[in-house]
Amino acid sequence: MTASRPYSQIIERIRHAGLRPTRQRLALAKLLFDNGNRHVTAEILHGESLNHGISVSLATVYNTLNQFTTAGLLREIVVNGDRSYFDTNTTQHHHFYHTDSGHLEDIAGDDVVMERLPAAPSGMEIERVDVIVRVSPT
Amino acid sequence: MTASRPYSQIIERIRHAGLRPTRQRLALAKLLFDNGNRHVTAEILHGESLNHGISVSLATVYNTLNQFTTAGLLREIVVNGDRSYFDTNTTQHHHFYHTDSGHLEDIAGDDVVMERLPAAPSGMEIERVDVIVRVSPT
DNA sequence: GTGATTGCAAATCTTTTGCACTAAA
DNA sequence: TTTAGTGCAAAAGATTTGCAATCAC
Repeated sequence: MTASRPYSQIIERIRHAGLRPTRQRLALAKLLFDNGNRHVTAEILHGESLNHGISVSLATVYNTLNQFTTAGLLREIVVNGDRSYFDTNTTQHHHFYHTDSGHLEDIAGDDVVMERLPAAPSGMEIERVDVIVRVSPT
Repeated sequence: MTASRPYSQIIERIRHAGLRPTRQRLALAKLLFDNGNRHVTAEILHGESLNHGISVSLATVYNTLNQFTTAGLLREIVVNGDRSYFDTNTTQHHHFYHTDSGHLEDIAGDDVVMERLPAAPSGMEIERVDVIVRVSPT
């Protein structure tokens, strides 16, 4: 169990990202950031919201996830064309992807070490490196 | 310029994958495998087919790409939720992804070396490791 | 009040599917 | 022939968008 964060802190966080702390952004942020590191899809988050009695449309969930991602509060992860995952852990780290269940699992940042990385093509700079380890049941 | 492969070789390749060498599969295979390593989307391949006077429906292009992928002739790469890329290079290697243009570029297999890789979660085995280096203009 | 945000439904886009037709073996 | 493969249009999903209503400031 993660201790519940005071609302003021979440409000501050949203405001700091340049967004108005509206009722739904607050509620979604609370679900996202008050429960440790999470990997959610829009659909999952929408379902949770409804379960918590928070009335919010799926479109708003999508918009909010995108805004949070642009603001650097979330990180988008694409492992299969079907749907996008949003990761509340924005620090440098990688993932296991369970191909059977679609489940995503963090790999601690220093459990993957690159011995060599190629230079970016000329005129380009490296934005980020994603490592996805696809695993399936033995 | 890659030398054009004789048809017989392509036919054999398709047959070996357990698929009938139909007119459209042959034509698509020729476009795919006769031009070096390629990263194509269904849309791109469909467009090329039409340009070459090969009448084939987009649905068939999708079906064929999936069949080739299942048969191990292609490898699917997902870098962004918008569309899937299919890579004619099925050997172990990684990619640069140009986030501005959507362009994919191979990184030679041994230009990325993993110093450490975590063990797969228990009961799981590693299927494949994908490294995507996202780059953007400086 | 005023402009940002939301909700909803409709629109979009990619990919898959059902089924009658065609072609490979 | 017999069975797999194709084309088309329709279906299915995920995500985005337009616009009137609502809310934060």
